Amino acid sequence: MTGERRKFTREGEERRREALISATLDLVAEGGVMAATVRAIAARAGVTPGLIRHYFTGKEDLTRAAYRGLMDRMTAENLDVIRNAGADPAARLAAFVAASLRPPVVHAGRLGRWAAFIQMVRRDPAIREVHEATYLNYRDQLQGLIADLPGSRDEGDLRRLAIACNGVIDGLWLEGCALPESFPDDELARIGVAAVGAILGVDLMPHIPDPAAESETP
Amino acid sequence: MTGERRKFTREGEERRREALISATLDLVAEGGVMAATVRAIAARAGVTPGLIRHYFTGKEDLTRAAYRGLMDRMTAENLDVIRNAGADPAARLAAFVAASLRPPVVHAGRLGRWAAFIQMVRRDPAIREVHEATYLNYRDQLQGLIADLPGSRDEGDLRRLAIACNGVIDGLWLEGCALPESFPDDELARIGVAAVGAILGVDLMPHIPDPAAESETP
DNA sequence: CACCTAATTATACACTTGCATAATTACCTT
DNA sequence: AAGGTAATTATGCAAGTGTATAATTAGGTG
Repeated sequence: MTGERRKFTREGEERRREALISATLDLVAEGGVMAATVRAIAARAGVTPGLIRHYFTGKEDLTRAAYRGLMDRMTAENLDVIRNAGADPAARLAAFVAASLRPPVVHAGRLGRWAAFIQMVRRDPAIREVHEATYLNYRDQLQGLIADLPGSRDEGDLRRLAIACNGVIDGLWLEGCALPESFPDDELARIGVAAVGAILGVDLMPHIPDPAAESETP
Repeated sequence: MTGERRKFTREGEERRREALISATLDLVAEGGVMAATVRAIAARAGVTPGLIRHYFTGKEDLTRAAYRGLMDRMTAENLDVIRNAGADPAARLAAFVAASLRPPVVHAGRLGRWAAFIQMVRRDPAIREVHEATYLNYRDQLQGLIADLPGSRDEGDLRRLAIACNGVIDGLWLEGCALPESFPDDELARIGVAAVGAILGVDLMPHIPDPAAESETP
């Protein structure tokens, strides 16, 4: 029973990269940066650690790629929500807000992942750029939805309103992820939609979509 | 020139504990959990690593103590803000909101520290308890200020309004810490006070305090 | 089928981490 | 001033980290 070398199959480059990235994101979500060691990542991806350095310059490179992939996926999901919403501006906005304040977006693992990456944002300029771009994109989406509402607002007001609404959403998302059992039913979404409506001077509550509609990956 | 043993003085237990805790908090704020190694902490506290295990069971114990200390300090600061505010309910609320959305509370290092500790909150039940207590205390303070406003609101509404306002504050705090240069002057506080006022149906803007008032430690 | 290339694994290394233990020495007591 | 005690330092260690490099072998090509 001496050393038996492990059998393997040659997968496509893209699949291996994605497997490694996905493993990284999962591990970070579960146990923070601490848990995402090269060995753990490789094991989760069904591979040996050496392969990481075959597809990436090093661990830092992999982490960067993972963050970029995550951000791309998130903005794509947001776009999907807007696309699948109806035509009425108020309903579209309500759907956008509600989607950000319900599972699977509200999810303890997502908060952990977000918290873990925030550290990198400060140190790594490349990451910081991705972060800012994603954040501003989200805010712009929101600002667009607000601009489509009936009534006219000047550009400066529009920006400030978008910042405020974005704040409510982010803050409530945070609280929902950190203390999930504190907000039964769909309370978080209802509070968020009501608050955004109040800030904008529009009653959005009649337009809040049914909770049991869509679902995405955690 | 052989090994010269380092000179030292015997400080009080309380001072040493505080020095170690303070060093831990600073390092976590600067470089995340990663940077807060026993050696770095000891060096920052002007001490050798072994002392950590003399005053604490281990690194985890020190980290827990640091988190508890931080949370205590934060709630104390919040209480100070309320104490130093005037008598008018609207002005008190405006002061409370504004204080949370200005330096030194809005500070990149604080976000990093918060993010670093959030991970622990999920894994360590003791830490989680402290976290929830602090969070609920903050929200209760807020709810009390809201309840003091003119007009009557039932208990359920009060709770929901406090959650929403807390969300705005948290979310804007987050954005302000992450992208400091995006909000010149006192814009963040102004947006926050306006949004909270809108949610509550009260115009708080006339009561927003002058930015150049107080200052605290980062 | 043999061969060649590159995807994959295996091994080794230098470094860091937290912790345990032993050796010192500053300061209090008498 | 002497002595004792506990606060503090010094040293060592096992485990885990990322990375470099060499050894294999899967799978396409002639």
